[in-house]
Amino acid sequence: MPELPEVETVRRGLAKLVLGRTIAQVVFDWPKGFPNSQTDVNTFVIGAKIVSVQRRAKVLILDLDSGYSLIVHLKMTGQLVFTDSQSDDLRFGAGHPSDSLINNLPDTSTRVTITFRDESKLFFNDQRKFGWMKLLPTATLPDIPFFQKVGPEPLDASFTADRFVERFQRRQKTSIKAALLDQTVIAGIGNIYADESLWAARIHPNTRVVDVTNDQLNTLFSELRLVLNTAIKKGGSTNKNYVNAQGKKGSYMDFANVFRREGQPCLRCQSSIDKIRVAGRGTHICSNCQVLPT
DNA sequence: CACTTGACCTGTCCGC
DNA sequence: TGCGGACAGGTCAAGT
Repeated sequence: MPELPEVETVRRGLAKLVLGRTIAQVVFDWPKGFPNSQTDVNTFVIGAKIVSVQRRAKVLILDLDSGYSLIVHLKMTGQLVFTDSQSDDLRFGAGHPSDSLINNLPDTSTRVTITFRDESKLFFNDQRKFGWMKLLPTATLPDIPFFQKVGPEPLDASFTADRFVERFQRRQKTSIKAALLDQTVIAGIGNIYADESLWAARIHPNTRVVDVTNDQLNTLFSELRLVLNTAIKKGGSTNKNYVNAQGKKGSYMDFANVFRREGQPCLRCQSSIDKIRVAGRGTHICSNCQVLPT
């Protein structure tokens, strides 16, 4: 569920909350989700300071002053949530309804607990255990296969409509939705924003890429950027598990046009939103606005 | 190489 | 109420 806007929201939160903090302790007991050894953690993490918080595609990168980085993929149900005595005050203080905050504490899904020298903590929670955290030398990050293959950032200022169109050249036979979800084509798009941007551009998700016109691709480019930027402003989408670095939900789902709106009226034409299956995923469309080419 | 499908997980929901 | 099965969806491995 965490896609580009959600991961970017977490990144911005962490940049405010953990940048400059020094790590005192790391508790982890989950080799599959954190494969590094206790020795490496002791040597390169304990006593190290977080010097930058970056994002590439849906991956978070916490650079340490030891020359190593913690990289984190939240996959579907991962959370990185920070807590200290101040955020406890925030949690229980007036004007902060508890229902907007679903988790910033350790629970049964907590996989890694990082404690800083000032006793504040960062929890990596992941109910479904698809996510992971890895410790790697910062200099080797560009060699990771995922970073080698992943496509351009859709919100980069240098990313143009022409470049967007060009990225689809080698995915002609597959559906436009499968191509949008392919991280080697464009970085950071997942199921929610694929459906939302295709609705906005009035393209049926099952349209083969070769049958999508250049005009449509240009529209898709601008609508996709609009959708992603709007979602970041709303703090991302909380479908179920997602929360930001302070444990709070995002509100973009309140503004979604098709995602999880099956049976409700299309906000453009009032037709009922349908849920179909495309590229193996639940897909939401307005069958009236989004029509397959004949 | 292009493309599709299944596996990885656990919690939830639906129908019997 | 209990229980089996479908579903949720990001990415990679294995398949066609």
